[in-house]
Amino acid sequence: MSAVLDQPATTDDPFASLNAEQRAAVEHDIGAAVVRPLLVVAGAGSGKTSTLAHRVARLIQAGTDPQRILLLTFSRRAAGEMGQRASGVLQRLLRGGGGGYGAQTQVTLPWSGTFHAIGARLLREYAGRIGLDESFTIHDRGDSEDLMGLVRHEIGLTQTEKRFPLKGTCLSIYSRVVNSREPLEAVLQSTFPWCSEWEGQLKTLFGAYVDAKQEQNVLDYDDLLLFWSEMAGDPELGPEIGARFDHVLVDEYQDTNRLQASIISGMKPGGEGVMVVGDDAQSIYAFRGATVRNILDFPKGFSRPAEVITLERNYRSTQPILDASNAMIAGALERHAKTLWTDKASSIKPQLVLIPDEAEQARWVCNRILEHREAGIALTAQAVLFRAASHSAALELELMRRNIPFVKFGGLKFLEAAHIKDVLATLRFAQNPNGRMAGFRVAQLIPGIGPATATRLLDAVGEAADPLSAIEAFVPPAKSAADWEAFRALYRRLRTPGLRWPADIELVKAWYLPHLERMHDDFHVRAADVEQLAALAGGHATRESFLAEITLDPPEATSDRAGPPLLDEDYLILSTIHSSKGQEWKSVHVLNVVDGCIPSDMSTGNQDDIEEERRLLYVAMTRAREHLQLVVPNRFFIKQQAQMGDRHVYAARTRFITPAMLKHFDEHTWLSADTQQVRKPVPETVRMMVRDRARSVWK
DNA sequence: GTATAGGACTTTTTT
DNA sequence: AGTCCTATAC
Repeated sequence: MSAVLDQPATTDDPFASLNAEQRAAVEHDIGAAVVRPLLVVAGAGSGKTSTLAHRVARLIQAGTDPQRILLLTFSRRAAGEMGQRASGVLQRLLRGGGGGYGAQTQVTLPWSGTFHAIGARLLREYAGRIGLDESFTIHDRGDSEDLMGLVRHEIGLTQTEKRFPLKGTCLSIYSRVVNSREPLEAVLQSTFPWCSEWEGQLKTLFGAYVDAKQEQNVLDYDDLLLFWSEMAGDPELGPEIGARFDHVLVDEYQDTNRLQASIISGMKPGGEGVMVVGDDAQSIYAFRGATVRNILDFPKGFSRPAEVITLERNYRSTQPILDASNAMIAGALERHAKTLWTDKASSIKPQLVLIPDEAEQARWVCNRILEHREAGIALTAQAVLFRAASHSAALELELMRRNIPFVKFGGLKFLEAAHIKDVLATLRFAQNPNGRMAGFRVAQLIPGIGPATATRLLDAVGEAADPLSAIEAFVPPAKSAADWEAFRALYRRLRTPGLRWPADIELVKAWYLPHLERMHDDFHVRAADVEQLAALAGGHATRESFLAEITLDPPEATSDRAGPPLLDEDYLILSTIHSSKGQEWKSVHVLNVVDGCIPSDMSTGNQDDIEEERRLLYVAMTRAREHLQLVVPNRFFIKQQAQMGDRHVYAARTRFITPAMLKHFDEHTWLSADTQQVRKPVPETVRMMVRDRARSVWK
């Protein structure tokens, strides 16, 4: 929610609240015969979302059909918000008598969504013309990894003298090559140097992986962009698709990769009607191929020259918070220079709090959050941000102990749970019998059927002209006969034409729950998740759209108390910094602001990685409106090596906050009463032995 | 062929 | 703490 709309409107003209730069962006080439490409460099909190929403409203007011606006956002949440806010602007216009676009005020933008979601839609629509079977299913990250693992095994890369990279690593490399459009060799050298020796084998593997996807009529995330890009680059299809849209608006452009840029330029080689918005200082997705070069090079990317507008006025944070953030990001090597300013003065500096360890950090943060709430800041106006999802573990325990409700964004995903994958795989197998990963998983749910029998089944399905009859004809091992029969009956019904979604999911549930009970002790917890999935299913029109949308747009919040009634409650937000993008809170805590967490130990390999970590901290700091607390635990625990037990590391304040910047912070140290009295310094080795002994009692 | 037990190894962020 | 892989018993 940007402050632009919070300002009291002096008139009913919603555009009156815009500042000069925002207005220039909104009015850019309105009424001109050709709309030139436009880059809006929008600093953190500069009213970027609001500007885009006003632009959309202005375009519609000026007569553009909403159907002819393509709005590419980073998440569906962002897409929904944009539509809503554009509607709000239009309603105010109507009240103010500034109509002229008809009586319609509720705008729905049918073509707004993520690159991946829009890609999936277009590919489904154009499938016939690009040699694709329109019933394709989409692999999520897990499916893609599993397929990569399977292919890796099939071509004999498991049995190598030295260990071949794991399937997840292979997929990362593959994905990086596709998204960055760089040769494999370059990607290996820059990002995966320890895999360089396998270049030849990786090439073979990736070739086989692509073949496997095509045989099975499945697409992975990268294909959605890659195929779209291919279409956009085709001399006939590219212009045809481009001509469907008068305006192409892209949000968070700093986090797009070269493949995505090629989609835009393929559809609009001259850049007509292309408007992108972003902030190079907030680019934090290089690990998946995003490049700051997209935004830095945008002005020269089209045959027509682009206009550039910079938004530097910040409506979100107080001046002390901006001072600290500006000072921190000023250390960055390459950036589009800009300095945010605001007229929100405040005497409250950001806090830099030194704390003995993570447990104390959790307590201090809880105390502080409750203090804030006492002072009238609702929990939903407060957030705790961290670099990695696991960093909030100690805090979550403390929050539960104190009955402070919270919702966590990022990290563990619903879709990664085995039982959810089972149900989705069953539905996917019904949707696309050639999808082997789904079939492979489902078949092995049946007792007595393992990898070998499952492979035999899928081979039979793959070779048969009619997959359904191959399944009917399949003879399983004798001991599996009864369970197989039950599955066959289910499959038959799922393939029956005229079955009305979401009836499918009820059928699958009835078949699956007994298996779930057989396989897992914590049946009830898992069954509840399945119920939740079933509830989600009701919100979608068809099986196909449900499957596509759940993989492209999985539920992102996880919480023990998650559920529908949440909306009325007051709850705290916990989020990875990545998932906090585009949001803001009155008070923000950032955990583990130490070297090793920010920058992450994993990302200190080269200068580019470190620079990205700096921007990550910048994103975290600029989420705050009034109160910003950076917490620096003196040591934190690493729970990894089983042999050594948990080990702790003494950590120093992050390198991004240099001594010269300390003047922008209120620095203080906190020791709880407990710490001072109870915690005597004990040599670490002794503590570890005690823990080991305690453990050995149960061995 | 399938199910299970034990050993080696791992690192994060997400469409 | 969890995944991946191999070895072994049914």
